[in-house]
Amino acid sequence: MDKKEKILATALRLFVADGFHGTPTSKIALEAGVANGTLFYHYKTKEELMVALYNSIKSELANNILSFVQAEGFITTRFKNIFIHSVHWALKNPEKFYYIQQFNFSPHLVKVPRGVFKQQAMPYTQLIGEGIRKKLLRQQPVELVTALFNGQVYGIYQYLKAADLDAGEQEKKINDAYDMVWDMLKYM
Amino acid sequence: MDKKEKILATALRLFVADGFHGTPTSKIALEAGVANGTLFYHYKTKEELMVALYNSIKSELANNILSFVQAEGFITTRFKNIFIHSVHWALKNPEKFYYIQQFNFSPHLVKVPRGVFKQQAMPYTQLIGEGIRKKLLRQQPVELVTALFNGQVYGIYQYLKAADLDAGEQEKKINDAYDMVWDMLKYM
DNA sequence: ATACAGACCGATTAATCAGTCTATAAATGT
DNA sequence: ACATTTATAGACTGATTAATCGGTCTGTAT
Repeated sequence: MDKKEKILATALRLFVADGFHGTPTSKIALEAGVANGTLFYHYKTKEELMVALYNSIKSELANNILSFVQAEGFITTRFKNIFIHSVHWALKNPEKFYYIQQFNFSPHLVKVPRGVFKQQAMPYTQLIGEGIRKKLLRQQPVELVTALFNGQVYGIYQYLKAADLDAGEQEKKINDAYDMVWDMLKYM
Repeated sequence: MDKKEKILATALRLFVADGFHGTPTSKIALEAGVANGTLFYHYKTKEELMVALYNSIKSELANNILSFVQAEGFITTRFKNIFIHSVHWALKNPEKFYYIQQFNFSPHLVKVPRGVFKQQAMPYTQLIGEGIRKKLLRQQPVELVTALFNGQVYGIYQYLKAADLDAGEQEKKINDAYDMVWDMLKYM
Protein backbone atom coordinates (compact mmCIF):
# COMPACT_ATOMS: atom_id res chain seq x y z
CA MET A 1 0.00 0.00 0.00
CA ASP A 2 1.62 3.23 -1.06
CA LYS A 3 1.86 6.18 1.28
CA LYS A 4 -0.78 8.25 -0.43
CA GLU A 5 -3.34 5.53 0.09
CA LYS A 6 -2.13 4.88 3.59
CA ILE A 7 -2.72 8.51 4.43
CA LEU A 8 -6.27 8.31 3.07
CA ALA A 9 -7.05 5.14 4.99
CA THR A 10 -5.69 6.56 8.23
CA ALA A 11 -7.49 9.85 7.72
CA LEU A 12 -10.77 7.98 7.24
CA ARG A 13 -10.35 6.10 10.48
CA LEU A 14 -9.38 9.16 12.49
CA PHE A 15 -11.86 11.59 10.97
CA VAL A 16 -14.70 9.19 11.72
CA ALA A 17 -13.46 8.55 15.24
CA ASP A 18 -12.58 12.10 16.27
CA GLY A 19 -14.03 14.43 13.65
CA PHE A 20 -12.25 16.86 11.35
CA HIS A 21 -11.29 19.29 14.05
CA GLY A 22 -10.36 16.52 16.46
CA THR A 23 -7.69 14.98 14.28
CA PRO A 24 -4.52 16.97 13.66
CA THR A 25 -2.67 16.33 10.43
CA SER A 26 0.33 15.41 12.54
CA LYS A 27 -1.60 12.50 14.03
CA ILE A 28 -2.70 11.29 10.62
CA ALA A 29 0.90 11.38 9.42
CA LEU A 30 2.17 9.62 12.51
CA GLU A 31 -0.36 6.80 12.42
CA ALA A 32 0.01 6.42 8.68
CA GLY A 33 3.72 5.95 9.20
CA VAL A 34 4.80 8.95 7.13
CA ALA A 35 6.36 12.27 7.92
CA ASN A 36 4.37 15.44 8.34
CA GLY A 37 5.88 16.92 5.22
CA THR A 38 4.91 13.90 3.15
CA LEU A 39 1.26 14.40 3.92
CA PHE A 40 1.47 17.98 2.70
CA TYR A 41 3.42 16.93 -0.34
CA HIS A 42 0.51 14.75 -1.49
CA TYR A 43 -2.27 17.02 -0.26
CA LYS A 44 -1.62 20.75 -0.29
CA THR A 45 -3.99 21.42 2.61
CA LYS A 46 -5.92 19.48 5.20
CA GLU A 47 -9.13 20.36 3.42
CA GLU A 48 -7.75 19.01 0.16
CA LEU A 49 -7.17 15.72 1.95
CA MET A 50 -10.71 15.73 3.29
CA VAL A 51 -12.14 16.39 -0.15
CA ALA A 52 -9.91 13.78 -1.80
CA LEU A 53 -11.07 11.22 0.74
CA TYR A 54 -14.68 12.11 0.07
CA ASN A 55 -14.28 11.84 -3.66
CA SER A 56 -12.44 8.57 -3.42
CA ILE A 57 -15.18 7.01 -1.30
CA LYS A 58 -17.93 8.40 -3.48
CA SER A 59 -16.43 7.04 -6.64
CA GLU A 60 -15.67 3.69 -5.07
CA LEU A 61 -19.34 3.49 -4.14
CA ALA A 62 -20.48 4.68 -7.54
CA ASN A 63 -18.33 2.13 -9.37
CA ASN A 64 -19.56 -0.56 -7.08
CA ILE A 65 -23.20 0.26 -7.82
CA LEU A 66 -22.50 0.77 -11.50
CA SER A 67 -21.33 -2.82 -11.85
CA PHE A 68 -24.77 -3.91 -10.69
CA VAL A 69 -26.74 -1.53 -12.82
CA GLN A 70 -24.98 -2.68 -15.94
CA ALA A 71 -25.80 -6.30 -15.20
CA GLU A 72 -28.37 -7.97 -17.41
CA GLY A 73 -31.95 -8.40 -16.33
CA PHE A 74 -35.28 -6.71 -15.96
CA ILE A 75 -35.43 -3.17 -14.70
CA THR A 76 -37.30 -4.29 -11.63
CA THR A 77 -34.61 -6.84 -10.80
CA ARG A 78 -31.84 -4.31 -11.24
CA PHE A 79 -33.76 -1.84 -9.13
CA LYS A 80 -33.98 -4.35 -6.33
CA ASN A 81 -30.32 -5.28 -6.71
CA ILE A 82 -29.26 -1.67 -6.30
CA PHE A 83 -31.21 -1.38 -3.09
CA ILE A 84 -29.96 -4.62 -1.58
CA HIS A 85 -26.43 -4.01 -2.71
CA SER A 86 -26.36 -0.43 -1.41
CA VAL A 87 -27.43 -1.60 2.02
CA HIS A 88 -24.82 -4.35 1.97
CA TRP A 89 -22.13 -1.92 0.97
CA ALA A 90 -23.06 0.42 3.81
CA LEU A 91 -23.03 -2.46 6.30
CA LYS A 92 -19.66 -3.63 5.10
CA ASN A 93 -18.17 -0.14 5.02
CA PRO A 94 -19.69 1.66 7.98
CA GLU A 95 -16.80 4.11 8.32
CA LYS A 96 -17.01 5.13 4.69
CA PHE A 97 -20.77 5.40 4.87
CA TYR A 98 -20.49 7.54 7.98
CA TYR A 99 -17.79 9.71 6.48
CA ILE A 100 -20.00 10.56 3.51
CA GLN A 101 -22.71 11.89 5.82
CA GLN A 102 -20.19 13.67 8.01
CA PHE A 103 -18.77 15.41 4.98
CA ASN A 104 -22.19 16.10 3.46
CA PHE A 105 -23.12 18.08 6.56
CA SER A 106 -19.93 20.06 6.69
CA PRO A 107 -19.00 23.41 5.17
CA HIS A 108 -16.43 21.59 3.02
CA LEU A 109 -19.08 20.11 0.75
CA VAL A 110 -19.05 23.23 -1.40
CA LYS A 111 -15.47 22.40 -2.40
CA VAL A 112 -16.78 19.52 -4.50
CA PRO A 113 -17.70 20.69 -8.00
CA ARG A 114 -21.43 20.59 -8.75
CA GLY A 115 -21.13 18.28 -11.75
CA VAL A 116 -19.60 15.45 -9.74
CA PHE A 117 -22.90 14.76 -8.01
CA LYS A 118 -24.95 14.58 -11.18
CA GLN A 119 -22.29 12.36 -12.66
CA GLN A 120 -22.34 9.92 -9.79
CA ALA A 121 -26.13 9.88 -9.52
CA MET A 122 -26.36 8.92 -13.22
CA PRO A 123 -26.77 5.16 -12.80
CA TYR A 124 -29.69 5.68 -10.42
CA THR A 125 -31.23 8.51 -12.39
CA GLN A 126 -31.14 6.63 -15.66
CA LEU A 127 -32.60 3.42 -14.35
CA ILE A 128 -35.31 5.18 -12.36
CA GLY A 129 -36.11 7.43 -15.30
CA GLU A 130 -36.54 4.39 -17.50
CA GLY A 131 -38.68 2.71 -14.86
CA ILE A 132 -40.97 5.73 -14.72
CA ARG A 133 -41.25 5.98 -18.50
CA LYS A 134 -42.13 2.31 -18.81
CA LYS A 135 -44.76 2.66 -16.10
CA LEU A 136 -43.07 0.30 -13.73
CA LEU A 137 -42.56 3.10 -11.20
CA ARG A 138 -44.77 5.93 -9.96
CA GLN A 139 -45.44 8.84 -12.27
CA GLN A 140 -43.43 11.31 -10.22
CA PRO A 141 -40.30 13.34 -10.89
CA VAL A 142 -37.24 11.14 -11.08
CA GLU A 143 -35.62 13.30 -8.39
CA LEU A 144 -38.45 12.60 -5.97
CA VAL A 145 -38.35 8.87 -6.56
CA THR A 146 -34.58 8.93 -6.18
CA ALA A 147 -34.77 10.93 -2.96
CA LEU A 148 -37.29 8.57 -1.42
CA PHE A 149 -35.26 5.58 -2.57
CA ASN A 150 -32.13 6.97 -0.96
CA GLY A 151 -34.04 7.88 2.16
CA GLN A 152 -34.96 4.25 2.43
CA VAL A 153 -31.45 2.91 2.07
CA TYR A 154 -30.48 5.25 4.85
CA GLY A 155 -33.51 4.31 6.95
CA ILE A 156 -32.97 0.55 6.84
CA TYR A 157 -29.28 1.03 7.50
CA GLN A 158 -29.99 3.02 10.63
CA TYR A 159 -32.37 0.34 11.81
CA LEU A 160 -29.96 -2.53 11.18
CA LYS A 161 -27.08 -0.72 12.81
CA ALA A 162 -29.06 -0.33 16.01
CA ALA A 163 -30.86 -3.68 15.94
CA ASP A 164 -27.84 -5.98 15.99
CA LEU A 165 -29.48 -8.99 14.30
CA ASP A 166 -27.75 -12.16 13.16
CA ALA A 167 -26.86 -12.53 9.49
CA GLY A 168 -30.00 -14.46 8.55
CA GLU A 169 -32.44 -12.15 10.30
CA GLN A 170 -30.62 -9.17 8.87
CA GLU A 171 -30.97 -10.48 5.33
CA LYS A 172 -34.66 -11.08 5.92
CA LYS A 173 -35.19 -7.55 7.18
CA ILE A 174 -33.41 -6.09 4.18
CA ASN A 175 -35.77 -8.03 1.96
CA ASP A 176 -38.80 -6.98 3.97
CA ALA A 177 -37.65 -3.39 3.74
CA TYR A 178 -37.23 -3.72 0.01
CA ASP A 179 -40.74 -5.14 -0.40
CA MET A 180 -42.02 -2.09 1.46
CA VAL A 181 -39.95 0.26 -0.67
CA TRP A 182 -41.32 -1.42 -3.74
CA ASP A 183 -44.88 -0.92 -2.53
CA MET A 184 -44.02 2.73 -2.12
CA LEU A 185 -42.44 3.27 -5.50
CA LYS A 186 -44.12 0.84 -7.88
CA TYR A 187 -46.61 2.01 -10.50
CA MET A 188 -50.21 1.86 -9.34
CA MET B 1 -33.96 38.21 24.23
CA ASP B 2 -31.56 37.43 27.01
CA LYS B 3 -27.88 36.90 26.36
CA LYS B 4 -27.93 33.16 26.88
CA GLU B 5 -30.52 32.74 24.15
CA LYS B 6 -28.75 35.24 21.94
CA ILE B 7 -25.60 33.17 22.19
CA LEU B 8 -27.50 30.02 21.18
CA ALA B 9 -29.14 31.73 18.22
CA THR B 10 -25.87 33.17 17.00
CA ALA B 11 -24.06 29.88 17.49
CA LEU B 12 -26.70 28.12 15.39
CA ARG B 13 -26.28 30.55 12.54
CA LEU B 14 -22.49 30.42 12.59
CA PHE B 15 -22.12 26.69 13.17
CA VAL B 16 -24.38 25.98 10.21
CA ALA B 17 -22.61 28.50 8.01
CA ASP B 18 -19.00 27.71 8.91
CA GLY B 19 -19.00 24.45 10.87
CA PHE B 20 -17.87 23.79 14.42
CA HIS B 21 -14.21 24.23 13.72
CA GLY B 22 -14.79 27.21 11.47
CA THR B 23 -16.45 29.35 14.11
CA PRO B 24 -14.35 30.58 17.02
CA THR B 25 -16.11 31.24 20.29
CA SER B 26 -14.86 34.80 20.05
CA LYS B 27 -16.86 35.28 16.85
CA ILE B 28 -20.00 33.89 18.44
CA ALA B 29 -19.60 36.24 21.38
CA LEU B 30 -18.90 39.20 19.13
CA GLU B 31 -21.89 38.67 16.86
CA ALA B 32 -24.14 37.86 19.79
CA GLY B 33 -23.16 41.20 21.29
CA VAL B 34 -21.69 39.76 24.47
CA ALA B 35 -18.22 39.56 25.89
CA ASN B 36 -16.04 36.53 25.48
CA GLY B 37 -16.17 35.80 29.15
CA THR B 38 -19.95 35.88 29.19
CA LEU B 39 -20.12 33.02 26.75
CA PHE B 40 -17.95 30.93 29.02
CA TYR B 41 -19.91 32.02 32.04
CA HIS B 42 -23.06 30.44 30.58
CA TYR B 43 -21.36 27.47 28.89
CA LYS B 44 -18.28 26.04 30.51
CA THR B 45 -16.78 24.86 27.23
CA LYS B 46 -17.40 25.28 23.54
CA GLU B 47 -18.60 21.70 23.37
CA GLU B 48 -21.09 22.34 26.16
CA LEU B 49 -22.52 25.12 24.03
CA MET B 50 -22.75 22.81 21.05
CA VAL B 51 -24.54 20.15 23.08
CA ALA B 52 -26.88 22.68 24.69
CA LEU B 53 -27.82 23.97 21.26
CA TYR B 54 -28.48 20.45 20.04
CA ASN B 55 -30.66 19.61 23.02
CA SER B 56 -32.59 22.84 22.76
CA ILE B 57 -33.39 22.23 19.10
CA LYS B 58 -34.26 18.59 19.68
CA SER B 59 -36.68 19.39 22.45
CA GLU B 60 -38.22 22.25 20.54
CA LEU B 61 -38.88 19.81 17.72
CA ALA B 62 -40.14 17.13 20.08
CA ASN B 63 -42.57 19.50 21.78
CA ASN B 64 -43.74 20.72 18.45
CA ILE B 65 -44.52 17.20 17.25
CA LEU B 66 -45.97 16.21 20.59
CA SER B 67 -48.65 18.87 20.32
CA PHE B 68 -49.81 17.16 17.14
CA VAL B 69 -49.66 13.65 18.44
CA GLN B 70 -51.81 14.57 21.40
CA ALA B 71 -54.47 15.99 19.15
CA GLU B 72 -57.71 14.08 18.83
CA GLY B 73 -58.45 11.84 15.90
CA PHE B 74 -57.82 8.49 14.34
CA ILE B 75 -54.38 6.99 14.51
CA THR B 76 -54.08 7.16 10.76
CA THR B 77 -54.88 10.86 10.76
CA ARG B 78 -52.38 11.58 13.49
CA PHE B 79 -49.81 9.52 11.67
CA LYS B 80 -50.29 11.62 8.57
CA ASN B 81 -50.22 14.82 10.57
CA ILE B 82 -46.86 13.94 12.07
CA PHE B 83 -45.40 13.36 8.65
CA ILE B 84 -46.77 16.53 7.11
CA HIS B 85 -45.94 18.60 10.14
CA SER B 86 -42.38 17.26 10.39
CA VAL B 87 -41.71 18.19 6.80
CA HIS B 88 -43.17 21.64 7.35
CA TRP B 89 -41.07 22.16 10.44
CA ALA B 90 -37.94 21.20 8.55
CA LEU B 91 -38.80 23.55 5.71
CA LYS B 92 -39.48 26.40 8.10
CA ASN B 93 -36.38 25.74 10.19
CA PRO B 94 -33.72 24.64 7.71
CA GLU B 95 -30.83 25.77 9.90
CA LYS B 96 -32.10 23.82 12.89
CA PHE B 97 -32.82 20.79 10.74
CA TYR B 98 -29.34 20.99 9.26
CA TYR B 99 -27.72 21.47 12.63
CA ILE B 100 -29.30 18.27 13.95
CA GLN B 101 -27.73 16.25 11.13
CA GLN B 102 -24.42 18.06 11.47
CA PHE B 103 -24.34 17.23 15.14
CA ASN B 104 -25.58 13.66 14.63
CA PHE B 105 -22.57 12.98 12.44
CA SER B 106 -20.07 14.51 14.78
CA PRO B 107 -18.01 12.99 17.58
CA HIS B 108 -19.91 15.20 20.01
CA LEU B 109 -23.06 13.10 19.77
CA VAL B 110 -21.78 10.79 22.50
CA LYS B 111 -21.97 13.67 24.96
CA VAL B 112 -25.76 13.41 24.84
CA PRO B 113 -27.04 10.89 27.40
CA ARG B 114 -28.57 7.75 25.87
CA GLY B 115 -31.94 8.19 27.53
CA VAL B 116 -32.64 11.52 25.90
CA PHE B 117 -33.13 9.89 22.52
CA LYS B 118 -35.60 7.27 23.71
CA GLN B 119 -37.44 10.01 25.56
CA GLN B 120 -37.78 12.22 22.52
CA ALA B 121 -38.71 9.36 20.20
CA MET B 122 -41.57 8.39 22.53
CA PRO B 123 -44.41 10.17 20.71
CA TYR B 124 -43.49 8.40 17.49
CA THR B 125 -42.78 5.06 19.08
CA GLN B 126 -46.02 4.98 20.98
CA LEU B 127 -48.24 5.94 18.08
CA ILE B 128 -46.51 3.59 15.67
CA GLY B 129 -46.58 0.79 18.21
CA GLU B 130 -50.31 1.27 18.60
CA GLY B 131 -50.76 1.35 14.84
CA ILE B 132 -48.95 -1.94 14.49
CA ARG B 133 -50.91 -3.59 17.28
CA LYS B 134 -54.20 -2.49 15.78
CA LYS B 135 -53.14 -3.83 12.39
CA LEU B 136 -53.23 -0.46 10.73
CA LEU B 137 -49.49 -0.64 10.05
CA ARG B 138 -47.18 -3.40 8.85
CA GLN B 139 -46.38 -6.22 11.21
CA GLN B 140 -42.75 -5.22 11.62
CA PRO B 141 -40.65 -4.03 14.56
CA VAL B 142 -41.64 -0.56 15.63
CA GLU B 143 -38.00 0.52 15.24
CA LEU B 144 -38.00 -0.51 11.59
CA VAL B 145 -41.23 1.29 10.82
CA THR B 146 -39.93 4.34 12.65
CA ALA B 147 -36.62 4.28 10.80
CA LEU B 148 -38.32 4.04 7.41
CA PHE B 149 -40.75 6.77 8.39
CA ASN B 150 -37.91 9.08 9.39
CA GLY B 151 -35.98 8.17 6.28
CA GLN B 152 -38.94 9.40 4.30
CA VAL B 153 -39.24 12.73 6.08
CA TYR B 154 -35.60 13.24 5.31
CA GLY B 155 -36.00 12.06 1.69
CA ILE B 156 -38.86 14.37 0.80
CA TYR B 157 -37.11 17.27 2.51
CA GLN B 158 -34.00 16.75 0.42
CA TYR B 159 -36.12 16.66 -2.71
CA LEU B 160 -38.05 19.82 -1.88
CA LYS B 161 -34.95 21.70 -0.91
CA ALA B 162 -33.40 21.03 -4.32
CA ALA B 163 -36.57 21.32 -6.39
CA ASP B 164 -37.52 24.91 -5.55
CA LEU B 165 -41.27 24.60 -6.19
CA ASP B 166 -43.92 27.20 -5.44
CA ALA B 167 -45.99 26.83 -2.29
CA GLY B 168 -48.90 25.04 -3.98
CA GLU B 169 -46.79 22.53 -5.86
CA GLN B 170 -44.75 21.94 -2.75
CA GLU B 171 -47.82 21.12 -0.72
CA LYS B 172 -48.97 18.75 -3.41
CA LYS B 173 -45.66 16.94 -3.44
CA ILE B 174 -45.68 16.55 0.31
CA ASN B 175 -49.08 14.95 0.02
CA ASP B 176 -47.98 12.70 -2.83
CA ALA B 177 -44.98 11.68 -0.80
CA TYR B 178 -47.17 10.90 2.15
CA ASP B 179 -49.46 8.73 0.04
CA MET B 180 -46.41 6.81 -1.03
CA VAL B 181 -45.17 6.48 2.52
CA TRP B 182 -48.57 5.22 3.52
CA ASP B 183 -48.49 2.58 0.80
CA MET B 184 -45.16 1.49 2.20
CA LEU B 185 -46.16 1.32 5.85
CA LYS B 186 -49.86 0.42 5.88
CA TYR B 187 -51.06 -3.03 6.89
CA MET B 188 -51.57 -5.37 3.96
C1' DA C 1 -26.56 52.49 54.25
C1' DT C 2 -24.56 47.88 53.82
C1' DA C 3 -23.92 43.35 52.19
C1' DC C 4 -24.40 39.93 48.96
C1' DA C 5 -25.16 37.47 44.62
C1' DG C 6 -24.42 36.54 40.19
C1' DA C 7 -24.36 38.30 35.39
C1' DC C 8 -21.01 40.35 32.67
C1' DC C 9 -16.58 42.04 30.97
C1' DG C 10 -12.22 41.77 28.05
C1' DA C 11 -7.21 41.48 28.34
C1' DT C 12 -4.18 37.76 28.84
C1' DT C 13 -2.20 33.16 28.33
C1' DA C 14 -0.85 28.65 27.34
C1' DA C 15 -1.28 25.38 24.07
C1' DT C 16 -2.24 23.66 19.61
C1' DC C 17 -1.62 22.87 14.86
C1' DA C 18 -1.73 23.81 9.75
C1' DG C 19 1.49 24.59 6.80
C1' DT C 20 6.65 25.85 5.52
C1' DC C 21 11.37 25.07 4.86
C1' DT C 22 15.58 22.80 4.02
C1' DA C 23 17.77 18.70 3.24
C1' DT C 24 18.10 13.98 1.27
C1' DA C 25 17.08 10.01 -1.11
C1' DA C 26 14.86 7.48 -4.94
C1' DA C 27 13.49 7.12 -9.28
C1' DT C 28 13.57 8.40 -14.12
C1' DG C 29 15.30 9.94 -18.19
C1' DT C 30 19.39 11.19 -21.33
C1' DA D 1 27.53 8.69 -15.52
C1' DC D 2 24.85 12.85 -14.97
C1' DA D 3 20.79 15.66 -14.51
C1' DT D 4 16.20 16.28 -13.29
C1' DT D 5 12.10 15.27 -11.23
C1' DT D 6 9.53 13.09 -7.65
C1' DA D 7 9.04 11.52 -2.98
C1' DT D 8 10.23 11.59 1.75
C1' DA D 9 11.73 13.37 6.05
C1' DG D 10 11.06 16.09 10.40
C1' DA D 11 12.27 20.36 12.83
C1' DC D 12 10.27 24.72 13.05
C1' DT D 13 7.02 28.80 13.27
C1' DG D 14 3.42 32.11 13.17
C1' DA D 15 -1.13 32.57 13.78
C1' DT D 16 -5.12 31.16 16.04
C1' DT D 17 -8.09 30.34 19.82
C1' DA D 18 -10.31 27.97 23.94
C1' DA D 19 -10.44 29.05 28.32
C1' DT D 20 -9.08 31.81 32.52
C1' DC D 21 -9.16 35.35 35.88
C1' DG D 22 -9.44 39.43 38.41
C1' DG D 23 -12.51 42.66 38.59
C1' DT D 24 -16.98 45.74 37.56
C1' DC D 25 -21.74 46.54 37.46
C1' DT D 26 -26.66 45.97 38.76
C1' DG D 27 -30.33 44.62 41.46
C1' DT D 28 -32.16 43.04 45.75
C1' DA D 29 -32.44 41.79 50.44
C1' DT D 30 -31.31 43.18 55.08
